[in-house]
Amino acid sequence: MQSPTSYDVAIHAGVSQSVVSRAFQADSPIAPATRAKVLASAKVLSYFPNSIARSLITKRSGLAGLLLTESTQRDAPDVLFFLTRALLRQGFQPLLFPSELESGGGQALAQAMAFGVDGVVSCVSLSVEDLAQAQLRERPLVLFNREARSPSACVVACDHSSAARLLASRLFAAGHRRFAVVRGPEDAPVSALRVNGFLQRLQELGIESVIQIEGDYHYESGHTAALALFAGAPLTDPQLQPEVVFCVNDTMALGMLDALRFALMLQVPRDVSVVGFDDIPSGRRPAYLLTTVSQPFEAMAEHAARILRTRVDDPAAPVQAELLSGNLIERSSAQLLGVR
Amino acid sequence: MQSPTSYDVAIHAGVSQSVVSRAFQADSPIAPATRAKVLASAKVLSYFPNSIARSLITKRSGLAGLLLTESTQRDAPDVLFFLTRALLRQGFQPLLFPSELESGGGQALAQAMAFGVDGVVSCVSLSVEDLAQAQLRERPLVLFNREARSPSACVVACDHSSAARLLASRLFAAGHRRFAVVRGPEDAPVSALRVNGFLQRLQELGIESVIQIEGDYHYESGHTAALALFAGAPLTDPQLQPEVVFCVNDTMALGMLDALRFALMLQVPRDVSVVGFDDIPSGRRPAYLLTTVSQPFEAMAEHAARILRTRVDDPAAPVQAELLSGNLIERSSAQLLGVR
DNA sequence: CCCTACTATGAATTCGATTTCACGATGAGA
DNA sequence: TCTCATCGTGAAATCGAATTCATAGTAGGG
Repeated sequence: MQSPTSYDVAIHAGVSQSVVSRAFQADSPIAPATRAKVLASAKVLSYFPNSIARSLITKRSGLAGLLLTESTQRDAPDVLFFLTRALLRQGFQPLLFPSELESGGGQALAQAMAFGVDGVVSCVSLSVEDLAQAQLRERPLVLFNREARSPSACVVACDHSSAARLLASRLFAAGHRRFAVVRGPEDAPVSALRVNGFLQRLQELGIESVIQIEGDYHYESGHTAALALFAGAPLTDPQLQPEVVFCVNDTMALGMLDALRFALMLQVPRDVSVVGFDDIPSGRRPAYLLTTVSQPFEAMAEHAARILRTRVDDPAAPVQAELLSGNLIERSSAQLLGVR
Repeated sequence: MQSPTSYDVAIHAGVSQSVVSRAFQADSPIAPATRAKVLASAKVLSYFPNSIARSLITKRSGLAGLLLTESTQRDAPDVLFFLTRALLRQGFQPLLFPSELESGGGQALAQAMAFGVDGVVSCVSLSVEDLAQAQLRERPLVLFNREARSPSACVVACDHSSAARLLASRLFAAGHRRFAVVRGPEDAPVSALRVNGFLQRLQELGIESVIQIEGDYHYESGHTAALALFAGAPLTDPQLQPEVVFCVNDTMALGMLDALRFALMLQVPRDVSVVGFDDIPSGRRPAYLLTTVSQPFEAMAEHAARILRTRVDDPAAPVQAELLSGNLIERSSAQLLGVR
């Protein structure tokens, strides 16, 4: 049996198809009694307005495209959770467009457009041309934790750079002088922001040379970075060892911690301090107690969804960019001098 | 500027609108030269067929509804990751319907239908009436790790019960005799399966009395369960203490481990063994090394998506149910006698 | 009591593609 | 050379609901 149409309901209720349509919309000229009659018939036939047909004429699908990378999904599942919830609250049904690579955003965006989404939230970097495409289609787009390469793009992001600067300041104030940094992959969109903020602040404080190791955001690369930094060195010259290691994400920081404790038999933070960035759940547990920076994902998601709703309802609304600050979380893997 | 339509392209290319439509479909009667001409015009105008209009007439949206609970999203993000990937591979764009409660599935399902999804994968329990709704609409549905309350429903699930039985067997064989179980919430769909399988097997082995504590799946409740089981008791009568604790999910097992080690100062597994279920990433790390059962989510997701595709293409295809077995993972929080 | 104003309803059009059907052009076979 | 089949194309119907516009019916005001 096929789904019933508004026409079927009209016949059942003894009215015209137009009336059925009106019965399902608030603020439409229809007698309350008629509406009740229609809704009763609809219930009997278990009719529900076909949103595809509706979208065709209203040019509103109620869909929001959500562009994601594999790493967003796997390393920060909270982002997806909060974003879907926020979009839902704003009346959007989230349609997922995961791309394997960070670079696949353009195609995903085109697909989203083809599906008739009302707007897009992108956790994937997009080129200027991609952004132009969306604008051409008059589909609002909000970038989430990604760089706005065009002045007409809305952005909601964590202020990675400032948070990293603050982290540097506090660690310096806590007396640390020998720093090491475990970076993310070369093309990782936020790694550079965090590293540069951190190094820049250290430079301002008079610290010029900082050991840098390139990682790949994964647990293992934190582990190997630890070995690279400390293996053998304790025996030679302790003065060459860093006192603090800043891993640009928590996952690597955990790998670092485990390597320091279980492979190198060092005490944290007595022998060396470790700080991360992201505040992933495992870092909070007694086994790690990682000092880190938390990104306000929930608030960011709410902002992103709200901006999208605003611009979908009024395409002429001004472009908005919001930079939310991260929160330093002091636990026991490094001291930040009483910062909460 | 609005998106161009097939009619615009037709004018630009000097053909009829029908031809434009045909140019975008394989296996349609159109001269290669004409198709090329049309596609060229389409490129110039940056035209892309409107999938809403297409869906209206073809009655295929290319969308798959994905019903989720908050707990699926937060506690097992891998499920969402693998499911979206698998659906995508089968040519479905995943449309998310998160419901706050496990009971909100019916409404989510109705919404999904209204959005014109071609099929549904549900990680939420559904009542018989809900399932009937979907069947009435001729929309295939696959339940993921949830009980099929109707014989006409397709299911893909982990065989929780058998895995738990096996776990019980191995722990018994390893010499354990005093067991405790930390259950999930009363209405949790899989908790009962795991607990019952475990207890049933123990009973078969002659173990009648097992301490049971109700938890809520969260880390904290594992922690409090540990205190309830062990606080004070060591001083009174060690013989009354369990030798092994089976937590029905890993998150609680981690809470249990941390409480045992850091609050109760017990050695694991010397003083007590702990096993979990799920194989979450943090349990793999040196700080925990949790012995547990892993669910084959990736394979389950692939199966679910494949079944959905099959039934969307051929609604008359036979109902399928797949029960995949979980894998025992022996780490150091409990000995399973050399099981790998 | 009549005319006006407003309300509720139905007929018809619309959205943008797919698809059926009819037709003109072309090529092959007799 | 004529006929018939084939192929490509265009006109028109279709999907299911929203919306415009005209109209029948009702109520209120003079």
